[in-house]
Amino acid sequence: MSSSVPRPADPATAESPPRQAQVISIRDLKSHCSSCTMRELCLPVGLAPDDLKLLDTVVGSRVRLKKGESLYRAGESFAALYAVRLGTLKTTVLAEDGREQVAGYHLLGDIVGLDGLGTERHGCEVVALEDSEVCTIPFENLEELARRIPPLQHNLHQFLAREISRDHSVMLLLGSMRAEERLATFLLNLSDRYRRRGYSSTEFVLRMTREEIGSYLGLKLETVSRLFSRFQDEGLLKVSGRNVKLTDLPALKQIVGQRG
Amino acid sequence: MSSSVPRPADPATAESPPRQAQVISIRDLKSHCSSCTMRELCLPVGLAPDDLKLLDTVVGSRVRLKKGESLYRAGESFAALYAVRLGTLKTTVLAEDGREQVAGYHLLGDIVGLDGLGTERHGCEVVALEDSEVCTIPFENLEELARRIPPLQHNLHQFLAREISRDHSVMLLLGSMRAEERLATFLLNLSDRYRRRGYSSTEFVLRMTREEIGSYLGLKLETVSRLFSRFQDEGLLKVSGRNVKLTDLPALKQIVGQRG
DNA sequence: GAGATACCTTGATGGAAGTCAAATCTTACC
DNA sequence: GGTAAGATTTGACTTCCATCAAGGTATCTC
Repeated sequence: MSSSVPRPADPATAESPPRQAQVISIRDLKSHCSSCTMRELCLPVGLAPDDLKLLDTVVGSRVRLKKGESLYRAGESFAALYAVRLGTLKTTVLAEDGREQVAGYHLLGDIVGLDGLGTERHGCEVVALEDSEVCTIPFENLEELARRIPPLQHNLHQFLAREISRDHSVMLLLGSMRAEERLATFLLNLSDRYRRRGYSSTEFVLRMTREEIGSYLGLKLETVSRLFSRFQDEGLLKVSGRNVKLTDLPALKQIVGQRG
Repeated sequence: MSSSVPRPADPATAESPPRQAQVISIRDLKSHCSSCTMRELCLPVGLAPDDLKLLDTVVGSRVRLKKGESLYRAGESFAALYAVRLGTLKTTVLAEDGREQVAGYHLLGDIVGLDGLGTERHGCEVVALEDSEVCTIPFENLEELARRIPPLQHNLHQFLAREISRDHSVMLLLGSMRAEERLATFLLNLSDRYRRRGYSSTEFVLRMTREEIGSYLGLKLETVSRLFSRFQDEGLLKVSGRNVKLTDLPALKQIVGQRG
């Protein structure tokens, strides 16, 4: 157990490579929901054009993260939500006793940063799994705007509630599924999310390690690795390192729905 | 095992026992947050007296539930949140394949009904574990009021976010704890919640079966039963059916924090 | 209050996933 | 581009919890 924590420390030789979240404050780079290709997957869903423009005024600077960098850490004070514009991130929950677990993976269009709203202080850490970029949405501004735009208010509430439903699904997975069902569910979930973003639903690159997958699924990395091998032997998929090709979606679905 | 259980059981012989939620619409029985003893644990926390009065106008009828009755079922359309005024309830998540799992237990002051907000349709079932009573809070009214009372809006958001944090803790429990740690965590959590409500933190009656506890903790009922016996043998608690007396809180806490 | 039903306890046994270990492959970094 | 660190695979063995089973206790119903 060396450092499982991605230390912000790195040599920093010639030019200063950012080891901390780099804020882009140049006006030209300011995010605009009204022109964002992700708006149909993000908070603005279904908003009227005029309301969208108002939302533009609320969304703050973009933040770039290099692979391994954290957007925020446990203990930091909560101030904003973040919409993923590019890349992949993970949320890690940290218990007092040092135990930690991946609580979720975030693709573009997803919103992160909710943990912390409850206590004004983040209880999780969010880390980029590849070079990523997020839009900052200062929460006070969002609340203020939500008071003026009922549909936005409702979107926000629905978003929070869907997060809860999603967590319930994970609890069901962790509490009642066998290892193979868990991994199949995980892969099908990723598949579906890529599909809805216009990417291939059958061929993609895993941005997380076997250990991170295991952490999310309540399994050990060896178990995850063995399952990938077994699924491949059974013709369900082809795997080569982080590259995955799902070759039999129906069979994967059948694994999930096996026992009631 | 003498039954010293103070059953809430009341005969209810003569009048027809309702098996569906009974709505009390008599005006005199209307709930009033401003005079409710639970307001410091519930949504109104910290609201100004005038705002509390406004909240009174939003809270609708009370609903009485007999043990075993459901407040709502999966598939029903979502319209309101419910504040527990009396009794204990459980939320059960239902998967498409018939699998189900207890997602939470609710004591007085707790708010239930969030599932369904995301999709406008409930994805869970809420059932009374003993005779209970809840206040109905029509969600549209609450949203409307939240737009006018920023502190209430913020309370609502915090409440939703805390629900998410709570779920993260359960995910951590299900994903990384051993059986004994799970049960100890469960008992300590109950203990703490009773304490904050002014009840004994060391002696209480479990309102759920071993199977329901197991469902919540991702364990089988036999395992839960064996653990109770073992904890008793080890002097951590005394158990007789549903009556529990925690006799060594520090030791229970130590079980939880064992490995990092 | 008797019988039926649901709930709880305890034992014996098996299996799924964890642990430990070592070899191979990949990636990151000077 | 070479080397070190990290990630992945696979095997052998162990452990914890599930499963099956049976008897006991509490609770509900008529």
